[in-house]
Amino acid sequence: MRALAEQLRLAGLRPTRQRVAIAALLLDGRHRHVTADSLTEEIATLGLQVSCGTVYNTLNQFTDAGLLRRVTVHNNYSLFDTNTEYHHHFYDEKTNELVDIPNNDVILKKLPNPPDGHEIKAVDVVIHIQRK
Amino acid sequence: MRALAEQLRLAGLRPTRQRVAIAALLLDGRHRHVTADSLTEEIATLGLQVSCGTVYNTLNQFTDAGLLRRVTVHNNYSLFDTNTEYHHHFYDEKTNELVDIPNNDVILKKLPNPPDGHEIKAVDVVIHIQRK
DNA sequence: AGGCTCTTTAGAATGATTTTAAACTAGTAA
DNA sequence: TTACTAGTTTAAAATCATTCTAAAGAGCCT
Repeated sequence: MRALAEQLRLAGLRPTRQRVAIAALLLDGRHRHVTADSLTEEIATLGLQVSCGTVYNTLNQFTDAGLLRRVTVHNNYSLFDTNTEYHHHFYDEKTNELVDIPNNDVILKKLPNPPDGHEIKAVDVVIHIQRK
Repeated sequence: MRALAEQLRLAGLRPTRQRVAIAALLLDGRHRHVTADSLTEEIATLGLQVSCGTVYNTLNQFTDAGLLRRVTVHNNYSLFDTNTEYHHHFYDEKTNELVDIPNNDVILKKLPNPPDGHEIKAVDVVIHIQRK
């Protein structure tokens, strides 16, 4: 808990009860994908008290601080990945399943040259899959 | 117009006045990106009558029929690309600018093996850029 | 403890999109 | 032409994830 508080402080976030609780769930080293909704439900199940708005705020703050990564696969709702390392995703629209693509599966041959006056900030690759 | 009606019929869509009007705007061979909102505005400017709901329905139907391609870059609203050929995108979050990446800029080295029992359906690559 | 700022909260507001049920129309057959 | 039927369009209401609001609460420094 002390370490979590320190990690939040380093990220420029005051370690409030709510943020520490969410950090304990999401920043434990496990790689998983959550939505604001799934996280809210998980928090409720554990008997913790964090309001809906704070869940959204915290997910956004963690993402801005680089503690989480936002994954855009559709525009129904946001997905957050606890794995912030460079990697890509498989996504099954039917089941809404999101799976990390192993990092050693090198995918990109080269990056294209960005338009004049621009630089590349991030690369998102989503490979849509479906059950055979 | 006759040709458009025929194209819609081939796609399994009855060529109604509204669909033909939208097809005339989007399926003329030009490559561009539209939103439901920008298309609605364009229709209004031209003095055409198509309801908001029909614009949404038509964009979805055209996409399902393979006449348009949906591009997911964020989850604020949907973008549709009149270029349905395999290609990727540059996206600037700041300006909301979406630019096609020239097709001859080959990006992918190889596709990763999809999870067991699954096959690859589509590959979305979005390269986020920002002004230097 | 006091005090200042940042946070949290419940609830309202937003905004893109979908749904609804009734009115309309394309296509077909008489 | 006329009539019919299934598919479409419509305006308006509903939905739903997310953000905003203003008031109450909680870190943290002195």
